[in-house]
Parts: sequence; C-alpha cells; structure tokens
Amino acid sequence: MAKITKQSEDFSKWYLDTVKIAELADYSKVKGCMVIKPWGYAIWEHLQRGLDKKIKAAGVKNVYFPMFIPESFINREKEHVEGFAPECAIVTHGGGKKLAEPLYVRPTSETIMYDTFSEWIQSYRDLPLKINQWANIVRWEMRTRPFLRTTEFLWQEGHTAHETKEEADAEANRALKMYKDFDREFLALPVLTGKKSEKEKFAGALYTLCTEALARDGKAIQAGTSHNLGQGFAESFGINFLDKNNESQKVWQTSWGVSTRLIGTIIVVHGDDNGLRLPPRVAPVQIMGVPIYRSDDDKANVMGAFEKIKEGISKIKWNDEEIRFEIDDRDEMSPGYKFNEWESKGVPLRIELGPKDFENGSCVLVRRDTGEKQNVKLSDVVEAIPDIMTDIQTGLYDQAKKFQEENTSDVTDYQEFKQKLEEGGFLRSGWCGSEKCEQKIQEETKATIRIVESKSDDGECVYCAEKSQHKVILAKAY
RNA sequence: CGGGGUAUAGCACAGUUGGCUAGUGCGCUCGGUUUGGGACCGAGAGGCCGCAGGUUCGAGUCCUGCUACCCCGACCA
Repeated sequence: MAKITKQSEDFSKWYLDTVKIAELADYSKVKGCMVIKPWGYAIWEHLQRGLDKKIKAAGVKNVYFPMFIPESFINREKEHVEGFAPECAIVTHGGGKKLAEPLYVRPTSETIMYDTFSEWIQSYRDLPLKINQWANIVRWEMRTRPFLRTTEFLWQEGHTAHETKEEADAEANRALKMYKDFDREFLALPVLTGKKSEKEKFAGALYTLCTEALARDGKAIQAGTSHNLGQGFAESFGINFLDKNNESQKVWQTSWGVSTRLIGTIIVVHGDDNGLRLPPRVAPVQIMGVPIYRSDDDKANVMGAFEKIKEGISKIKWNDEEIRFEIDDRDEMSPGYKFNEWESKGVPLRIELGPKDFENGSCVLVRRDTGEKQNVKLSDVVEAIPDIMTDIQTGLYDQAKKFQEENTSDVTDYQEFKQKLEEGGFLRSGWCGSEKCEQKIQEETKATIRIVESKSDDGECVYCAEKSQHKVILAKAY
C-alpha cells in the first residue's frame, strides 16, 4: 500500500493522500464532486445521528424541501441573489423540453423554504417555527478539495421564524452553542466562536455567527455557521403574522448549518503522518481486534479469546451506545499490514492478541491518539474499555486545544502581524471596524478576519493604527 | 478565470530517433509456504494506449483539433 506524504513536507498532499488511503472518498468523473466511500460515509452517519439528536432536543422538526428552486425565488432577496447566483447550477430542460422558468439547484434553501413559510405562518400562535433538513447542496466553486470544498456536499440546515429580534438572537446563539458543544463532545474539535464581519457574513443576513477550528498547518477552517437573518427574507417573501394586538408583523428568522466539511475538519485537525485519527464517538469502528497466530491451535485459542472479548463488549455501553468492535480475521493479511491499515483509517483503539498473550492470559491495547501500548489481563479488558474510549475522545480534544492555544497570539502592529502570520495560527488584534482596513489586510497578506470576538476600544487597529473598536481573530483560511 | 500537469490493465507508472507479439510494480485469481509492524515462491486472468481527424508501407510514439480530470492561485461552507 502506498505511503502517506509527511505533513511537514506538503500538507496539502498529505491531506489528499489521507483521504485516499483511509478510503474516505474517491474522485468521481464529475469535476469537483466526490464519491463518499463506506468508511467516510459511516463517519457522516455517526456525526449526523449525534447532531440530529441535539437538533431535535431543541424542539426542531425535520422536513424535506425540493432541491429545485424557481429562478424567481432566488431573485427575490437582493443580497442573497448577489451572493449565490454566480455559483449556482441551473436546470433549463426537463422531459426533453425547455422549462418555462429555469430551476436552480439549491445552493441553500432559504428561498424555497420561506416561500412556503409565508403560507404556514399566519398567527403569532404559529411561532416560533423551527425546522431542519438534511440535504445535498450544489455550489459551483472554482476550486475544490474533497470534503473541504466540493461542488456537491451534504449538510444540515436549520431554519426558524420568531416573533421578535430577541428570540431570533437567542436561537442563533443556541445553534452556535449547540455546534460548539457537538464539536467537542463528538468530534473532539476545539473551536472559537463569534461574529463574522459585515464583509464575511452570509448573503442576506443581519449578522452571522460561526465556529472556527485551526488545522494543523496553521490555517483556519470555518466549521459551522448560524445566522440571524433579521426581517429581510420576511419582507421579500411576505412572511407576516398577526400579533396579539391583531397587528401585522414580519417574522424574525435564523438559519444555521454544518456540512460534510466537518469530516475535512476532523482530518486536518486530528490527522498525523500515519493518516487519520478518529474521535471514538464518530469512528465507524471504535476498536479493531487483530489476531496473531501461527498454528491452527494458536488460531483457535486466539480467536476463542477474541470471541469472549466480543461477547463482553456487546454487553456494555459507552455514551448509551453499543461499542463498535470488530475482529480483523482476514487470513491472507499479515498482522503488520493490518496494524498499518487500521492506523491509517484512524481506528481509535486496537487490541492485539497472539499466542504469547494467550499464554499470559492478556492482550495488548494500542491507542491511536498516543500510540501507547499497554498489556491488559483478558479478565480486565472489557471493563477497561469505556474509560479508554473516553480518554481517547478527550485526549484528542486536549491535543487539538493545546495546539490551538499555542498557535494563537496577540499582535499589536502590522509588522508583528505579518511576521506572525508566516508561522500560521490565529492572530488576535484590535480593529477599527472599517471594511477598508479589512480589505487591505486581505489583499496584502491573504489573511481574513475570521471572528469579531467582542467590542473593545482597547488598543489600536492592527492596520491603520486608529482607535480600535473590536477585538478580532485573523488568520489565513481554507 | 489564469498558470501548470496528466490521460496506456483495478491502481501507480515505463514505453528510446515511429517498427513487427503492449511492458514493470502493486492489486486480483489458483496452489503452496508464511503470520508479534506493510511476508514469499510458482502458475494465471486482465488493454478501443482519453476521443476525432491527419501524415505514413506502418502511430501508444509525429501533427491538428477536441474532451475530461488533477494540482497551484484569485471567488466561497
């Protein structure tokens, strides 16, 4: 099997090697689109299940809307159309005939959903309306990379409508916190959260909140977004309701989403020179058993011991779920081959069991997060597993958190900023709030404001040295 | 959209100044030996040489055109 390029040699190549060797996805014959393979899709399914539970716990119901959006819908909200129209795929023919009105393949579903919202919402009693859909999205990007940016991708989009701005604020913040918690609990991803600048916000939103992770090459990656859409869409789509005083009001709306990019984020945040390292909560296989034997007798003993472990594991739970344990009993592969294969695929824990171990009544546990090997008595192994899973999950988070902290620094002037930017990472500084400075910084350094953290008149703008209005996080981004 | 690259077996590639039967490694199938960090031997199967034209006695190789994908940048989750 092929070797993976070292991260230090060429991170981008390492990334593509890892996607391929871990069998997450293949290129398809359609430009910018990928085939998500079983190993990659299983990660998506576990991720999806975990997040879906949190979404439902917030009282949001799942729905499904068409992937085709009439052109006139897209055109209804001015900022929105300007933001998205250039990157849309458009269907002009159907059933062999030219369509009277072209259909846009959804680049996001605000417009098609909100046309329907105007029918669903009549009274304040219909509010809040909270729905979510798991769907595919198409955006004709010029530059694509598997999982990080693809022409078609999978995502979840939540859409809510409320009576007041305060409620919409609360919902946008709730979704943001949900993502942050989910990122930590399931994906072991530490993220920074905050607002986007006006320049970076979602087309048509009042403001955009986001989660930002830091990849191991020092680049920022937006992992999730949550928008307070204000009343702009309500205005364009006529989403009005009668309040308690029988007066017509426009709703306040939010939308929020995460995509298959989260898988890309897991790769670039946790991956190492041996390939993928998966957080146990989303790993398709959490524990892989690798038997080692020479004779038929050895094999019988070893497989027998594994069957007992399997039985024991099937009776316990971790985070209220059955533990995903498999035994790699392929006879034609050597143990060494299997070790490498499952390491590159990111399996969190491996159990090795050979004749020597069997004689000693023990087995060897090998952690993917640290590489640490440990002898454990066969009688104790099942019991030890839940804690080890938890250790790996938090261990990956802690490692990533440490990396993020070590690669976040405060800068005060532009020289220092440019210098530190070379090394990568998040840079915190003051900002006067002008889009001109933001633009200049991007033109000159390719760094963008990832997050506007807080209002702060402490210090000076990193670019123009005028009085600072905000603390911001800057970085080069994916 | 600019720059670069590639297109030959499932994958990675080689194929000389055009030359007769299309090559190597990995993988695959069968048999045997192996198995504690990517095992080995033997025998096999597998090709519209991206597509369309052209030059030539003869084209994977030369010429023209096309198409597709990849990589690097600017636009973006």
